[in-house]
Amino acid sequence: MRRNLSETCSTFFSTLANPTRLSILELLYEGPKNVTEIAKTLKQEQSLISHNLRLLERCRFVFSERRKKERFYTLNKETIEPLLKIFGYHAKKYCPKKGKCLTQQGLRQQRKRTASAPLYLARQ
Amino acid sequence: MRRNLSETCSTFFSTLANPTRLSILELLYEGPKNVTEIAKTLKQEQSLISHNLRLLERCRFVFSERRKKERFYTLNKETIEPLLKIFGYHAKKYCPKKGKCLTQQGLRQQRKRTASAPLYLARQ
DNA sequence: AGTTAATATGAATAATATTTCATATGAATA
DNA sequence: TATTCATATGAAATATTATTCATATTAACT
Repeated sequence: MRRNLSETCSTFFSTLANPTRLSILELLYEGPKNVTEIAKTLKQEQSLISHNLRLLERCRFVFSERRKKERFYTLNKETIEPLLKIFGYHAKKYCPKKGKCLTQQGLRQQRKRTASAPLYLARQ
Repeated sequence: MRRNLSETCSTFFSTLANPTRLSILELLYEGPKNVTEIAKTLKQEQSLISHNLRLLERCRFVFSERRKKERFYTLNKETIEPLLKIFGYHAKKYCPKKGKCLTQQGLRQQRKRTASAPLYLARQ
């Protein structure tokens, strides 16, 4: 299979494809936090947060540094901000129902409606 | 857990987090294609391609329409192009080794090197 | 050195996602 | 309407990922 969009790209998106990690990113918008604080705020186990922070850091969605006993994690806003902006724009346009994506049935129905509509082909 | 970045966001990124689907998106850059052609080009089973196209279409990363017996799929460039641009920028900056992400050991070593470097904290 | 607080790690389990295979459905046309 | 080609679907089998739990490591301080 052609795979020019290499494994890296799929790792990049996989790392964002998890509610726990998205919550962490969201929380870090407020500013740098240590592991314990993140765990408390999100009401999750410390080890769960640590495991997930490691994945986020590997992809450089967050940076970290130790200060005494603690380790502080900081959001990589340069990357995360524009990504979420695109998501927001897309969701607003295409996932109108309370942030829910299209269901299988919704998709089928729309296909019927647009059966004789102008070609998407023509748009390109 | 706080989850303002709702399920939708995690679905959005999950759908991109798969090599088969990324290959499909990459191929559709060239222009609209039908299922059989995608399957042949990627040397994968037709049903695998169909299953994955469905996920892509649910998230509106592609659009589709039937023309006679065939169904043509078209890339949603408006969303996919800027997403991949951000990925490219990020990967170039942070994943220098042939597109590979940092390993666990690489991460540990870098932590040591930057132990006394200026605070990430200071950057915000 | 011993103790405590903060974080990290590994291995087992649980939860999800992907792929395959067999078959169904849809559309065109003889 | 029978046949053929194109696509879709469902269920089972695989593979991958997330979470939990127990414990290790690290750093500071007594």
